Amino acid sequence: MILKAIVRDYTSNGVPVGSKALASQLPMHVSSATVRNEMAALEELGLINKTHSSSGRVPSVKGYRYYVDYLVQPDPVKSNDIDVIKSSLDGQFLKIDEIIELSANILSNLTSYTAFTVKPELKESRLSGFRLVPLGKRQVMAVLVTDNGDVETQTFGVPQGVEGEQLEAVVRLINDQVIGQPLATVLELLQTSIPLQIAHYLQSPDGFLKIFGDVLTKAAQERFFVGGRLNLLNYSDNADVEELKSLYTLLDRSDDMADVLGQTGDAIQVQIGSEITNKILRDYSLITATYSVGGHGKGVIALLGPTRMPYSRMIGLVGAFRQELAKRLMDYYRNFDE
Amino acid sequence: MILKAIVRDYTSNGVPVGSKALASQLPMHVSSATVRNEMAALEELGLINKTHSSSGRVPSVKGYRYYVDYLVQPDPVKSNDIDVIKSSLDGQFLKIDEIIELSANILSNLTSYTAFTVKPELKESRLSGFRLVPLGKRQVMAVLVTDNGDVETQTFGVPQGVEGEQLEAVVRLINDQVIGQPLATVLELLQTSIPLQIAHYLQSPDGFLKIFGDVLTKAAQERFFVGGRLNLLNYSDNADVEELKSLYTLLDRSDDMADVLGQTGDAIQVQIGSEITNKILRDYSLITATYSVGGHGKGVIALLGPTRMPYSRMIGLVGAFRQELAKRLMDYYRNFDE
DNA sequence: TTTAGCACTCAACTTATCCAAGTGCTAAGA
DNA sequence: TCTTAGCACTTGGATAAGTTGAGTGCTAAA
Repeated sequence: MILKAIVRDYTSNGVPVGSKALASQLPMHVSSATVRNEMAALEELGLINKTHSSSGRVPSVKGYRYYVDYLVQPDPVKSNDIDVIKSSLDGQFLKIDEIIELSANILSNLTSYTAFTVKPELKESRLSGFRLVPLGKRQVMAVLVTDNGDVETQTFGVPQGVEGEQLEAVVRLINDQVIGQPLATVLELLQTSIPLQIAHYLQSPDGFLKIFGDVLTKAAQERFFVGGRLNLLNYSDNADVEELKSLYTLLDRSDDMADVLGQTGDAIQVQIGSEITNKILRDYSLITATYSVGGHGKGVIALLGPTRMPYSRMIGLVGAFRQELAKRLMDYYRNFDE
Repeated sequence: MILKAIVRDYTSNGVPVGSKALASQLPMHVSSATVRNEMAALEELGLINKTHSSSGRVPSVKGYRYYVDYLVQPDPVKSNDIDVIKSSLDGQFLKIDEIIELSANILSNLTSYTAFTVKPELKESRLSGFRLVPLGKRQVMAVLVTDNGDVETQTFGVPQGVEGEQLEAVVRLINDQVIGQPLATVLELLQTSIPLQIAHYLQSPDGFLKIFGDVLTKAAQERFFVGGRLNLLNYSDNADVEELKSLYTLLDRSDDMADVLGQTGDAIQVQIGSEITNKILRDYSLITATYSVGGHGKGVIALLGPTRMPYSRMIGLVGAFRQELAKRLMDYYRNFDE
């Protein structure tokens, strides 16, 4: 298929591909004139474009789309790459956040693009403990633990006039009421019943509620990691400074990125150029995939690169990576549950 | 003085300055020919350069040096800027790390350059508490508190066969031995006497020592913050991608940056272009200053920008900022000590 | 010591020219 | 009907040549 050859050539060379060069690359023997005719047809269909009236052809978004949907087959991952993944991921005994952060880095190194990893959904995880640890004179640390081992802390000063016993009582109350509940539920309760009950023990419960709410929100937040930010400088060749800035700003806004990465089904999904809803990314492509960790929810891994990325290799890599990551995390949790 | 006028003109316009334009700007009435003669003299001294044989003049590093050392006087800070500083810095009750991080951001916003803040030296702070907080089945959080209110935590899994009482005993031991000692001393003890003593209580003390060491190191580490990373893209006009990458990499390597920022005396110090020891920064200028927080040590603030930055304004700003920051932190600690 | 005048230099911009790669189209061949 | 050789045409990009303007150094007069 001609389109396939065009995409492959263009993604690997980055130069508009002409009929003559293409003819020599095709498996069967055809003349450049034949290729030209075919190309004219593909252009008619809107699958390829010319950059100017006498230039070679470049795949359009629609062309990439067709290629990705019907033509591409994932490259088998090079055994070398597999080694890199495996060896980077084991070694020291890592905590879950570290595994996930590390994953973003490995994936970005392997691809020279920018990689994202999102931790398995935490909204579904349950509160398994909340306590206050006195640190000094009037300083206290709030510690929240979830049932999949996440720990969130925050220190704060205790205002004059609040006694240790009062706080103790409140913590006991909280634990009695909400241990074992999903974080989302607890967040709701925090708006409704909890304040009333606390009012029995504390004169001004606002401060305490804020702390508890803060820690809870932090724990419930989807945490996502970015690897290979700097690679952006390589593959966004002709972006001006302002564009780059808004791109980088976007990468740091976790809620916006959640939107971008959120619409992911179970299969590996490829969004190309203008297909991406976020305008800032309209010149790039995004490969997203979920990985599921048994009963512990699903996370997302994603890869951002230029529209002219070698899709076959990238899709292969993302596929292999999500498997490996899922496996590691399953192991991790198995270990932890036991 | 002509040099002063040249520097001022060049830093504000970025274009080599010619004799005619300069003559019209000077306070006294002189002809361009006179200015040309003066310029030739300055060039003889190596204070200014031509970019090509018939271009206007540009200050050399030596020229900037002279300007900064003898000619510049700090601009009084615009009342507007002062407002920005003050209003950004108060508001919510912030923790010390947040104040310092925020400072880097404010300073970078104000200047459109890249700002650094280093927390007052922690090596001198003392250990005021270490404890282990059980979180779940076999998960424990190590908490370390210093006498100026810093808290450092780390969670870890307890291996099978180690009992709670044993750990309790060890923690009690640690607290008896090292509470009140400077962190640096504790780090030394960790190499010498502590392991022997712990051996009484734990069969394999290595794991525990590692945890304690980790937390301790984290707490003793100079923490520094960077604000306005992205501004780098604006003012490093003609740097290629590779240079930018190594710059950004440098910004994230806290030990390298410690070197760069470390050699700072009490006065506001300006390092220009090739004067900076780190090669990567040879096309930039760095303004550094310490701020001292009474008995709580000294921190550093710094500003990285192009060699052709408007030094008078920047020096003024850094000066004002360090005062304000010192004041805030004094307040903070006063509050905390009480 | 300052300044007017003048010849000279050079980067940056504009035009002109050429070239290679590529296209569309036509007409002949399988 | 599909393929292909041939050919005129288009176009971006690279190179060369001309133009301009800001700026310089130097000389000689005030």
